[in-house]
Amino acid sequence: MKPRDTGLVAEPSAKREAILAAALELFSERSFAGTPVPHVASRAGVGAGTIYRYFASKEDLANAVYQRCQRDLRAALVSGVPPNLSPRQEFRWLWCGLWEFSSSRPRAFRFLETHHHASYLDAASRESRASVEEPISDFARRAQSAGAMREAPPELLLSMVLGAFVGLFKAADTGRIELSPEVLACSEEAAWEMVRA
Amino acid sequence: MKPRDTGLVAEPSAKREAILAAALELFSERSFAGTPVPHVASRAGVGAGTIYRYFASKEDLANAVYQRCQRDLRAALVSGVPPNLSPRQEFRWLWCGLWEFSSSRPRAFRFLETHHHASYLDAASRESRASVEEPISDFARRAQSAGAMREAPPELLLSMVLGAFVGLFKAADTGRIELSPEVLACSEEAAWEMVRA
Amino acid sequence: MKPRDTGLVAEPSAKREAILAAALELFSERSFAGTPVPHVASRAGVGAGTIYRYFASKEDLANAVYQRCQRDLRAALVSGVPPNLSPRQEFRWLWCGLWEFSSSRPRAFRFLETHHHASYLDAASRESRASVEEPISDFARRAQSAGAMREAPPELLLSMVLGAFVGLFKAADTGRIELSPEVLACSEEAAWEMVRA
Amino acid sequence: MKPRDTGLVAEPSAKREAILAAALELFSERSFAGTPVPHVASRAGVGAGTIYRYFASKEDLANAVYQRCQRDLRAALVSGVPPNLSPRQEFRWLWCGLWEFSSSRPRAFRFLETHHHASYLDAASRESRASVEEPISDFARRAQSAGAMREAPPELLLSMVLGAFVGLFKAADTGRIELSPEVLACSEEAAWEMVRA
DNA sequence: CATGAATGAGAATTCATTCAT
DNA sequence: AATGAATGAATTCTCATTCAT
Repeated sequence: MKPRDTGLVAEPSAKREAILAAALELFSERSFAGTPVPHVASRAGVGAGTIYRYFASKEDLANAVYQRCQRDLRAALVSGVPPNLSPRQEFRWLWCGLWEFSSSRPRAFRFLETHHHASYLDAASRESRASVEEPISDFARRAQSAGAMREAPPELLLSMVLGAFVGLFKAADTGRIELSPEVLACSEEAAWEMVRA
Repeated sequence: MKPRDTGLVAEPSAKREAILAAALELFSERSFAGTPVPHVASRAGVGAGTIYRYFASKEDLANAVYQRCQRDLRAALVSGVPPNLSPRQEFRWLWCGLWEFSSSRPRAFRFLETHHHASYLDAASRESRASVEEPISDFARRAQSAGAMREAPPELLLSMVLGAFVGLFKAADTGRIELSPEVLACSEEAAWEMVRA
Repeated sequence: MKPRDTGLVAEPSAKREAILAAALELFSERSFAGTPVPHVASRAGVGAGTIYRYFASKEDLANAVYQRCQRDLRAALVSGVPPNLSPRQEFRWLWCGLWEFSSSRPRAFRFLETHHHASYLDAASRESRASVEEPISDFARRAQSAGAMREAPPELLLSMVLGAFVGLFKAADTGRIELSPEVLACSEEAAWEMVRA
Repeated sequence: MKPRDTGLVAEPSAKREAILAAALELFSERSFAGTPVPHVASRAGVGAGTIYRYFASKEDLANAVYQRCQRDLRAALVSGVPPNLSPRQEFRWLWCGLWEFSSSRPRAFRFLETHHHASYLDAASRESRASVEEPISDFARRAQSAGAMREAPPELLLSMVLGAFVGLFKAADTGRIELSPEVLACSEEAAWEMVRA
């Protein structure tokens, strides 16, 4: 089609992006094993064979989707975080980051949530996950040593906070509650109460 | 033709039970679509065709597993609840019920957690889910009108509490935290802080 | 059930008869390969295993059905034929025999009609078929040498006459024509016109 | 992407044709239920999965075969029929049409003959059958009102004539008679005698 | 590069037959 | 003798992947 690439930056292949987007959509809705590759292809508007020009296998595609989602989630959580926040403020920043990411990209959030234990995840995917958890763990340790967070294993507090957020997201995702600024404020406050000293 | 029934209650077919157990194990580990029926059969120690003597289809089997797990979870939460508990005590009862169920039957808990949105769930399965959520919602309404629980949509509080528990469970399930009486007490206390008035 | 057989004649096993009847019914309606053996069993009101006490295999059962039908058809055509009939009268006798048999036992007639070329028919079945065709061929030869039948290969005339009857039967079987004494008389007359000298 | 279309008409997929031909062959020999799809595939020289690119199911394939055969039979009977034929001539034309079709495509004729009552035939197949019977019925009515055909329900006469032809065909098909111009002439003459006034 | 027809291994399901009771 | 639960081979159909165009 395009005879030569005149752009200055390596254009990240619109087709590749379309495939990733289609895969995210379908994997998050119908699960990995429940989604045929040709289905992904037609949703992406490409030929079935084209997928294999960009990804070595279906599993490879799923790993790429996973890593992409984790990367974006990490960006939503840590990019642009203002300096010198108090633990309380940092907590709010975190919660709002989750809120924004899961609101603007619900499929990505659901995909991450449902595929953490997928058997096909490779080392790079596990690393991408760690790169999201790391800054959160850092925060927990800092907050705790600053005496702002309850005395308890930080992993415990973290898993409960994140779990609470996931519970909130799923309730919203299935229409049981409405996401509004009030709900955001209220949930954030409640979550903080759970962990504060 | 069994010559005489030696039990008091009609014995619920050991083979059917084995199939349900094997299906729970595999579905919770490898997902529904990712588990071939013959795998379930061999894990259950029966022939592949035998599964279809007890369940009309793979989906039917999954629904049976789901309903069985929900039934047991409900029993763990509501059976034997002492009368005249305070909201605080009732909350603890609930949390301990979740703890006990998810500790003693981690696969059942994981299966429920990961298959709530499965497309193959039928009306009976959705009902079985409602029968678990109902008593919990009842509690939330009572606690709130008794002024013991924070002013907020009960659905919101509930989803966060249950989410927090799921987060805890998953952290334990993947070995990130150790389940001990201290963790139980601490987590229960933290969860209550999240919702109390 | 019945503690002892007090009858004088070897009672031809009611179960065997029920199985043969059920098999005839189903094979004639849904074809041999399209009929599961357990379906035959339940239609016959016996256990699936019971069939194998009377017949070595599904194919064996089909052969038994076939031979039984041929035997009955032969009886309908040749038993009690009055002596010293003219060719014209003998032809009428034949036609009426077909009429009676196919009216009273339409399934048997249809089964024979549709399973003549079945691959599972064994030698005995082929013999049973010959024992039906033989007396008809005999008639044809006699009628022809008596100058009553058209000069043509007897096989040709016979196949057309029988074919005409089958066509008539199928039209009645599918409700396209009504079987009445008039239709019997008319069709017999027409068929005779086809072959008479 | 075929670079250029060398034929005048869109070539009707050689593979689809091969599948139809193989299915006709096997269904007519071993029955529908008695023929595994992979047999059809290997007879057609294609992979098993390929069949499902062209036909939605085995039943769909059988319907396509049926409709194709009916279409061809209809063409053999009604295309190019000269104008202003007498009933006698028209009858001969019909008989010769049957003769030609069944001689040149014996499997198609046998398939139609044996699958008329198949449970899987859909509306289109039933329509295709009607489109063959219609012109024949038309002829019968015309011939009868012209006083050339015996007074009797036209359905009756028709079913007997076609039945006679089928009888003839089957006798030839199983080698009991030889198809020769003499047999054609003789049988046509005999069949006419059956129905003429 | 892109395609989508083709494939065959593998999935769900059925069924002829066996066998413990 | 009779049963029907159990089985696994066979059947229909799907789908990840390839490859000729």
